[in-house]
Amino acid sequence: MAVQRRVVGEPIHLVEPRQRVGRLLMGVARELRTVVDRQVQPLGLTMQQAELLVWTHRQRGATPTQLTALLLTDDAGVSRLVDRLEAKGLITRTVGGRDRRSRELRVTPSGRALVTRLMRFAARGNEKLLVGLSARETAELRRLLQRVSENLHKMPLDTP
Amino acid sequence: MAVQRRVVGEPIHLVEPRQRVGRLLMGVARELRTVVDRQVQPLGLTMQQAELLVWTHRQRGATPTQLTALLLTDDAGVSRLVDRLEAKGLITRTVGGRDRRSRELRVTPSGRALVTRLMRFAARGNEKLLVGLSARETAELRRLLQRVSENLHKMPLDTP
DNA sequence: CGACATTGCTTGTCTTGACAAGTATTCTCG
DNA sequence: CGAGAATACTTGTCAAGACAAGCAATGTCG
Repeated sequence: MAVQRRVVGEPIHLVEPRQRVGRLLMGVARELRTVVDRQVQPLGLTMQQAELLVWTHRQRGATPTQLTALLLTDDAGVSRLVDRLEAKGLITRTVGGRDRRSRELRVTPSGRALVTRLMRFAARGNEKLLVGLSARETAELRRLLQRVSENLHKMPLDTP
Repeated sequence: MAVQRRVVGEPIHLVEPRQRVGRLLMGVARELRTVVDRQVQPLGLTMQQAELLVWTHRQRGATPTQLTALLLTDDAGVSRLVDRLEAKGLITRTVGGRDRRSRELRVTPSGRALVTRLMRFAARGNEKLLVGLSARETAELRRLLQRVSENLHKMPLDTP
């Protein structure tokens, strides 16, 4: 995850052609995270931090629990993500009004400045990801990925 | 990565239906790693460790550099992976015969016992991942993922 | 009401990615 | 041959993902 300095390019080795699908999937996801991390790095963010920031902006006063599902991580992960964004002064974390166990997250003014840039960037990035794929193919990719996801949820825990 | 105890189930929230493809991809990959980690955990391994072990077995005397491409991480990552497997007594690391900068990895007898189980498991796992997908769909998924991977490599580093 | 379970969040640990920087070898060329 | 480049690893740092354990606030029921 890092995302520190480094000039720019080369790593991210191409995914081997004959790989098993699972491995291919892992590889592409890793490449995606690396690319996104590099792109938001000049803003001082990581992919996950950017994601949390944008979601918090969209859903003002959201609680960590609500964001957990969106961020594809667990509550502990969100807790520490929030730590970092709070430390950077991009969001605030206050005790929930109704339920004092919960926390309400809000984007600060300086956070809001980043959100605008991020949203534009996200749209463009998603497009570039799908260059050369027709609408039908994009839909198909989504469907197949969802199917794999469902299969994963059904995987019995049999260890040989 | 973790893979410690924990009974079994529930987490791994289903991927939201209307997500952007990139997010969906990240989610499925994460779910996949988690499931595999859980399955090999009783063997005292993680997905990455299992992968390194199997590759080392297939390519006796392989060097970390050769495995780097296969493992979808960088040389530093492989170095530490090897550390762990060596500490567990599953592989050995010796100075390369021809090039003394390199290291030659070999599976130990106790490592070999695990490899057998892992290979059987891997085959079955890959199948289960693709339940409900025809051969055509699997090929299509592979093709689409490869296309996305190519697009990622072409992504210019434009930060808004 | 009050014991007990549940929920929301935090913190600690381990493993992994990505990157930087450093060491030991080997390679390349003038 | 020998200086400098390139290669193969190692080690250090930060961010994250998964899990366990713990605390405080809230809910549930008898």
